[in-house]
Amino acid sequence: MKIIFMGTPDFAKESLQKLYLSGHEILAVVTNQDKPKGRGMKLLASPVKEFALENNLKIFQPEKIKNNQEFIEEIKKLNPDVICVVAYGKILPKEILDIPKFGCINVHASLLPKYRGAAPIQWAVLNGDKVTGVTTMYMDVGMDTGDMILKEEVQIGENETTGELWERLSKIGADLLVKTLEQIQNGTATREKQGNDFTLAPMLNKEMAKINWDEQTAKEIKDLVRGLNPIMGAYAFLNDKKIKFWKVEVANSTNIIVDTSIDIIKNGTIILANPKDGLYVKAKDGILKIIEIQAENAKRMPVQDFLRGNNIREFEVFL
RNA sequence: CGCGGGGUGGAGCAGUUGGCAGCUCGUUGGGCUCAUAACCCAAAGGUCGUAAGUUCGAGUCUUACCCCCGCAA
Repeated sequence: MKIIFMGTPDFAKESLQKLYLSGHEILAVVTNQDKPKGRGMKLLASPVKEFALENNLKIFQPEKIKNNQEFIEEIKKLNPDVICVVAYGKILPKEILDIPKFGCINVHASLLPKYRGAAPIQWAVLNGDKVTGVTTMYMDVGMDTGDMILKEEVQIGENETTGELWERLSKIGADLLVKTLEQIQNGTATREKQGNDFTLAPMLNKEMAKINWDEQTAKEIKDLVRGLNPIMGAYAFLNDKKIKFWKVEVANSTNIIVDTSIDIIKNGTIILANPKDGLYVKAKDGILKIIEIQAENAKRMPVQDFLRGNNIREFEVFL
C-alpha cells in the first residue's frame, strides 16, 4: 500500500521500520521538528527522521498542521491509501483524517478504551497493572477515541520498568500495525466501538516524581520508581540533596533485624546503610531496599557503589 | 554562547592554610573454619585528564586545551 507515516520517538521508529521492510511504499514521513536537546541544547532530529534520512524517504516537519493548507495540499497530492500515526505528538484535523481512502490508522500502547492519552505505558506501570497491551484503531477527531481494529495483550513483569515495557510494546505495536494493514488491504479488518468505559493517561507532571513517604505504601513507591524509570526518576531529598531512585524492592521483613522502635520512626528513615548489606529505608507499611540510586550531578549506580563513596549514616531521613 | 558537577590505583570517593598520595570495596597470596559472599594477616596496583606557568616544593594556586556526567527539553 501507499503509506504516509507520522511519528516521532523511537517507539514510532519501530513501526516505520517494520512497514518499510514489509514492502509497503512509504510516500512520505511526517515527524516533529528538530528540537534543542541534550547538553549544549544542540538541535537533534527525531529517531523517525533519522530513519527516514537513512532510507531516503521524503520528510515533512510542519510546525503546525491545523489550518496549514500548504501541508494539507501536499498530503492530498501524494494520494496515500492510508496514513499511519504512531506517537506523532500532534492532533490531526478532520481535513487530514478524511484524505486517505482507508483512513488514518493509529497504534496506541494500551488496551483501549483504557488509558487514552499521551502516557499509557507509564500509567500502566505506575498503577501496578499486571496486563496492558497495544491497540490499533481508525482515528477520529477525538483523543484516542476511534474504532478499534486489533488488540494484543501483554503481561507486565513485576519488576519491569516503563523503559523495558516501552521497548517491548514498540515491537509488538509494529507487528500489530503490519497485521492491521494486511487485513485492511484484503478487506477482513473489523471495526469495534470503544464504548464509554474509558480511563485517561495524561502526560506526567513533575511533582508526581517526588516520593511522599507518609502517603505512599512501599508497593506504591516501588511502582512509582519503576514507572518513572527511565523518564524522570522518582526522587527524595537527603540532607537537602536530591537523590533519585532507579530501582527498589519491597524488602521482606524477615530479611532484616528490626528493633521494636521501628514503628515510631519517621517514614523515610534509613534503618540500615553499609556497602555489604545495602540501603534500607522505612516506608509507611514496610521497608524498602534500594538497589540502584543516583546522587545529584552523578550518574546512576548500584547502591553499594554509592555507599562506598558517600558517608551515609543510619537514622538520616529521606524527605 | 541554556544552567550546573567532575576527571586521584579495577569500582565508588576523601585529600584540610601548597610539604612523604589516603578511605571503603574489589583483586592476588596466606590463615582460621565442617563451611562461607563471614572473619584474620599480607601483597600487588596511581604519569593525581593533557600542556604550560607561579614556587625551594603543586593532587592542591594560575592559564589554555581534551574528555566525562547531571539538570533542562
